[in-house]
Amino acid sequence: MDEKQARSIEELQEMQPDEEILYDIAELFKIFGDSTRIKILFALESAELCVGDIAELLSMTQSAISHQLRILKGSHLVRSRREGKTMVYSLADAHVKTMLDQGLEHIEE
Amino acid sequence: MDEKQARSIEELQEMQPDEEILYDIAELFKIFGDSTRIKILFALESAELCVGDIAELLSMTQSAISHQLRILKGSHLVRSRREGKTMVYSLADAHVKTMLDQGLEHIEE
DNA sequence: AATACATATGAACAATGAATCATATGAAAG
DNA sequence: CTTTCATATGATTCATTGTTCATATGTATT
Repeated sequence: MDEKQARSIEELQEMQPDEEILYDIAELFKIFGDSTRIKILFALESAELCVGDIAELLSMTQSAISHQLRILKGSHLVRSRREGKTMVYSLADAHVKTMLDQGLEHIEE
Repeated sequence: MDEKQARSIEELQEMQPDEEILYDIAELFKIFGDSTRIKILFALESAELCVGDIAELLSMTQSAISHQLRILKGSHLVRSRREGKTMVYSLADAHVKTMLDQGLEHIEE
């Protein structure tokens, strides 16, 4: 059932998710589509970290990391909380981990 | 178990997947990170399609679609076979569908 | 072989986006 | 309140990339 069969263009058009949804999905994947952000996310899968530690871990500047964290936070992939002078970042939810693992799985075949 | 705990930078470095793996994961997500490609992949989830039909379905030029199909094929996300004058494209494997659905699921919350 | 149809490809252009640099904001300690 | 430490931000630069246009390749039909 739900076998791929011959269908008209019109039928297909109606089956597709809304333009806006498709756009949002692409936007989501775009966030994951940068190695710096991927590294940050995988790091946060191991531990909560502050900006400076992530920068040291990835051997990158604090500024570069901060810029990327801003993007990740804007996309609700990470959370942050203040702890004294430092900001502690962590993955926003389990879904992010699922996405990362899915990507890893696909690569490792 | 596997609780997030305080860890040294050195420990964290050892826990991370290889640089190359992380890069490849980012590259994979990057492919999904374009709305044209997402639309193509979702279309192919419904049916096998030739280039012209995809172009018509998405109201885009044949050339633009062909360029994107080339990228998708290079990343092994779609397959193609010749059928007379037309080339029929389809999703490469079930994993691609899983990724798409994962993205859709994350968006629809 | 010549034509028509379907797809692929290369060059060019425009837009996007990541890193850098300089600087601003914010919190805590003296 | 001034200094220091941690982070954020704005502007700039440079590279990447998606689309377009023109054209090439490939297949079938007559």
